[in-house]
Amino acid sequence: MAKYDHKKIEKKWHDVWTETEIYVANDNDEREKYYNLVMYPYPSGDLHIGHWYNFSGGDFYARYKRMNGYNVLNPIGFDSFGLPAENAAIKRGIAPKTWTYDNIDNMLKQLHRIGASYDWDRMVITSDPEYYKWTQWMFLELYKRGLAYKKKQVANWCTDCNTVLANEQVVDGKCERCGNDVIQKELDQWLFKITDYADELISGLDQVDWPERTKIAQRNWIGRSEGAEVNFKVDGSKHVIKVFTTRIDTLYGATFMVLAPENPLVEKITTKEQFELVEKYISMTKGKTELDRMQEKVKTGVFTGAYALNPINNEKIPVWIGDYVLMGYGTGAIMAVPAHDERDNEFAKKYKLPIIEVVEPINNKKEIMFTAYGKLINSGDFTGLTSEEAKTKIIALLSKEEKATKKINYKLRDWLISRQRYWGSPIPIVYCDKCGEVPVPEKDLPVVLPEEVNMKSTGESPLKYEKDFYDTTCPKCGGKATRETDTMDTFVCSSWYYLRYADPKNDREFASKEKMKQWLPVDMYIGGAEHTVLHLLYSRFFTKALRDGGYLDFDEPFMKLRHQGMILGPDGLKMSKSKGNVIDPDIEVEKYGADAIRMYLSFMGPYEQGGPWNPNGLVGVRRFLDKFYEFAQIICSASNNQDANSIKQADLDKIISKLIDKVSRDFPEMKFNTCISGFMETMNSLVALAKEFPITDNSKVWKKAISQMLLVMAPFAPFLTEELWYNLGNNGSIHLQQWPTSDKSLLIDDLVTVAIQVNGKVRDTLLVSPGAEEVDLLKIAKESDKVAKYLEGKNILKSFYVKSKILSIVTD
RNA sequence: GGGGAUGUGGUGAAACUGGUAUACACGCUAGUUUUAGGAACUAGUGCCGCAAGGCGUGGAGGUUCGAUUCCUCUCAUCCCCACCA
Repeated sequence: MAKYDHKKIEKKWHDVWTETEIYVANDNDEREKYYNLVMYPYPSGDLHIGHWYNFSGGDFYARYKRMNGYNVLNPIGFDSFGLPAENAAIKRGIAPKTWTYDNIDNMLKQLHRIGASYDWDRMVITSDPEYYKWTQWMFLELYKRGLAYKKKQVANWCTDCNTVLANEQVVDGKCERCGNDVIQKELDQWLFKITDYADELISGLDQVDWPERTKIAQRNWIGRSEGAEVNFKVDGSKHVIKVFTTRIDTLYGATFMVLAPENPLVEKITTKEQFELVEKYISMTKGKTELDRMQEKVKTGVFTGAYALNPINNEKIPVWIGDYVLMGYGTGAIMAVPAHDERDNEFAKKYKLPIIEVVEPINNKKEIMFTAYGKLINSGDFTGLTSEEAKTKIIALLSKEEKATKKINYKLRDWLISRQRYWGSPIPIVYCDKCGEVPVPEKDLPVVLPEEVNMKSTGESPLKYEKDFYDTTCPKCGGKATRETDTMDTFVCSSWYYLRYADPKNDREFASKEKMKQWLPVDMYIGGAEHTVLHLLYSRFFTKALRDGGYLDFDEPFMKLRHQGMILGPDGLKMSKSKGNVIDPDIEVEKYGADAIRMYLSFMGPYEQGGPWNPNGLVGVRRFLDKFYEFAQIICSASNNQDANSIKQADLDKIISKLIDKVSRDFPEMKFNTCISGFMETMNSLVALAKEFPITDNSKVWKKAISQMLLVMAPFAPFLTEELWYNLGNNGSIHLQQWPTSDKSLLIDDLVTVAIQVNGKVRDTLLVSPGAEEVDLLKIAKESDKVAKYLEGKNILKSFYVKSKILSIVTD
């Protein structure tokens, strides 16, 4: 009997499937569509085991849906713009394009090796001009509608890499790549107005089936808070300081104000006497690195010399500046209420500013720092009101005098998309001396990224030094003009790629409405949780913006979302080259086969949990496959001439029916691990049954049974099951078959085990028919020695019977 | 500081709406077969106890005939955000 030779089998079917393209998603198909998507990879060079985990889970699901009669779209592509390509180019002298496309070739081979069932014809590569043409089109569309704008703004700047960094690339105040200091630098930047959609980005979450923690994280990131904007007049000047507060009920306790050092009002209101001190403080805060700011928990500030008038009582209060007030949130100024805010309290104590208590706890329990809602004191006419009542009344009063308005604030900032980098999509904007900022007309797209570029690190985009690119003519007046040289953040590319899969070869639109109607929105999206507040938020913004442009007729791009867990090294730590705990999937495939890895990854634990890679666990799964293969081969080679006529046949059918039932229930919940344990249990039962119900004498029923088992194993082990499926004499690929249904009548056992409890403790178990009545059971139970000894001399007070499960007896 | 997740054997983990805790696998122990390459097979394996029995799902309470599951408090570990007014 031939042993399980994964190399031979996987090579064979890999070739067959590539040739016949069995996973093509048909645009014209009557069956219900199912759009199954995994987050496309960055072509870093090699597929690592985390990719495998992500993609195999997505692939299980696609195969399951396909077998359940859906017209499945299961595409793949590459997020191929980005900095690593540029770094490789600088380090090794390879052009970013060459490096990227070589990596894509390699990763495509690896994806085939996984046994992934993609529709390869729909591949999308974001660095292809046919793709980024439409990324640029998206930019223009947002630009037209005022959702893309340019602004001078402070950004993270790496002092070593000479480039701007996204917030997510700053780790603990340092550059994620080189580990050097990050400072704040003011630059002219392009931004997308994601804040316009802040409210809908919150409410839309109610429509989608996403992990609750992901929804919560997005809500927190958007950070909606309701409050009021209050105007404080600067004493003896025309200037007004606006502040945002959620606690207008504490207005009587505002004893000073603090402005952010960058607040433009600072230079206007600072007095002559204080000027020098203020200057000094501002230059000091500017020089601070991100790390300084994070470590420094002590609050600092200086007095501007100016005073403001509290609009509620005309009290004169001093105006300070301090860098604990952020320019980017609210109005860049606060009213400080040191009695009821910890930060203000710390500041007041340090600089000996007055502290006035204006709220006390309702239960009158004195607390050192009371920051919660309570009852007002020392608050003029409002004394005695609760915080909630006071809020409404104070706003009502001040609104009348135009001193305050209701206001909602968000933590969410507009999305900064400019990058001073080469390997990205050019921003389709031209600067003309006469006409100013001019968008490139749609007919001139794409603005092609030049290929031969000198990649030096100067702090400006290398494109600035490419004369052929940089110098151009103005599309409006035809005069001399220059191009925008910054490129777009790669997250722009990935904010709409899922739309392109519906119609990847369209050269007239980013995708036709017809095809998007056919496929979108995405029904199932699988990917890492690390994209929670980035890609997953940006994509939602794009979808809503395109919908408002009349291009889409749905509100949310991803109806169902699941995160795969993270695979750690065998030592339980995050895999990294420096720790030497990286698992190379290629080596494992060579040794154990793709099917074994797919199965092991599903067996190791709940899919959303992940965990450490355990080489022994993989061996265990491989052992199962070896045994299963040999067992199935015996069935395959049994001569096909006998017919069963035995009660044992019912046992066989029952085992298979129970498996189908289990897998069909666990699969939709992505409980892949229990599916695999189900296969193992089933095989153990089958091996035992074969001893009483010989395969050779009953080959027909055995062949039917094992074929059914293969069907439910097919999504996990596509190569092995395909091989055995044909060996059993079946026709057509197993992966295009219908998912089997279980025979419900076989799921009911003739006899069930009922546990007998006395006072909550199990004392015996009885094998009875499922129809048995409580009285009968009670009678049998009393006759059991194991039970009787606990009933001796006692009266039975009550008993409970849960059908086929438990009989609980309570005595005195 | 805020938010989230997770605690079950030596290990990864099961347990349907509260109903026999530890399925499945790894590891380990003993035995068989003298077995070349990551062995196979059989038996055993939560803890204490010779046994009967008792104790066991991070800890302490509670609800219940019955709690890994529900409630209250608490401890530990991990992740994310973080001076957000």
